[in-house]
Amino acid sequence: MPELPEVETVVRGLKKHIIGQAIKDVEVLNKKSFKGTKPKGLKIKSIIRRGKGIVIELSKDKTLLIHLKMTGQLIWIPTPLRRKGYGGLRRLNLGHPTDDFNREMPSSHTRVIFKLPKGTLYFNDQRLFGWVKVLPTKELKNDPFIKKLGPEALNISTAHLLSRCQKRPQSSIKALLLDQSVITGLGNIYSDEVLFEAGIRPTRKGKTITKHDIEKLIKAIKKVLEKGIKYSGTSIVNYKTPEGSPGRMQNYLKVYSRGGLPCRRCKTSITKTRLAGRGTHYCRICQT
DNA sequence: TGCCCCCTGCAG
DNA sequence: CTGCAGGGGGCA
Repeated sequence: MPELPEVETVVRGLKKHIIGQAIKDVEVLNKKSFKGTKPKGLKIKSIIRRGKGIVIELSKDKTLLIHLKMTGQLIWIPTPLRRKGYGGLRRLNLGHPTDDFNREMPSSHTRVIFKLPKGTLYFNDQRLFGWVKVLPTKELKNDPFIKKLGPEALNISTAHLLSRCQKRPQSSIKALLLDQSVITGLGNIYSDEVLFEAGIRPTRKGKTITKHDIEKLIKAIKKVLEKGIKYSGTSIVNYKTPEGSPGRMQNYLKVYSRGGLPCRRCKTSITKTRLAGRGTHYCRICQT
């Protein structure tokens, strides 16, 4: 599910809700989803995104590393504010977008629950590909996931991307953009969108990519990812912000999931094919 | 460097 | 029923 704009949205949302709190309790509903020792009693110091990963720094030199993979969600349910009066306790957050989730959490897909003083954080993951792990902060840089990451998509240089294309002359540009060691943060949706924006066919080989192409790509990457962040990400099936709302970027996609539909630019039917093991969408006229 | 696989669920 | 789904690790 989540690519850079979705993970960035989740991180920004979590920052608003959980920073500074000490974890009261951790409940693991599925062993596969959680690795390490439960960080009970530790305080949440900072939250950052690294590629599609979420890095939460805790007290006692521990770090919580989370990957949502395809279907992961982090949903924050604030503890209902209560006050005395009218003979009982009363919820004050009526109308909050998480109200639906108040009824649904934990869901059948909830795998880990973090209980905090001000609310509860649910890690949900339908397909069980995602994970939460606790490790000593000094070992973060040696974590196999972190170790493989290349430069951030929003901060990559022309020289780096060009040299990686030249070093993999036979790879398709799409496979290169999906490879997190080449560039970190793009996934299947945004790769297709970026290539459309840059006017480059996903099937083009690395060796055919010129410096001019790279410049177009980098501009397209910034434009598309920033738009994705602006609209709080793309919700196709599972993705939700921590507040439980869907993103809105799905309304602005130009090619992804639009196979057979008219190109928004030239009206030609969008081609859907399979490339680098993933569904791939492009316009045969606008992209060369 | 491309495939299969980890899983669950949904559309066709 | 088969095929496919936003990711990425491990294997030729």
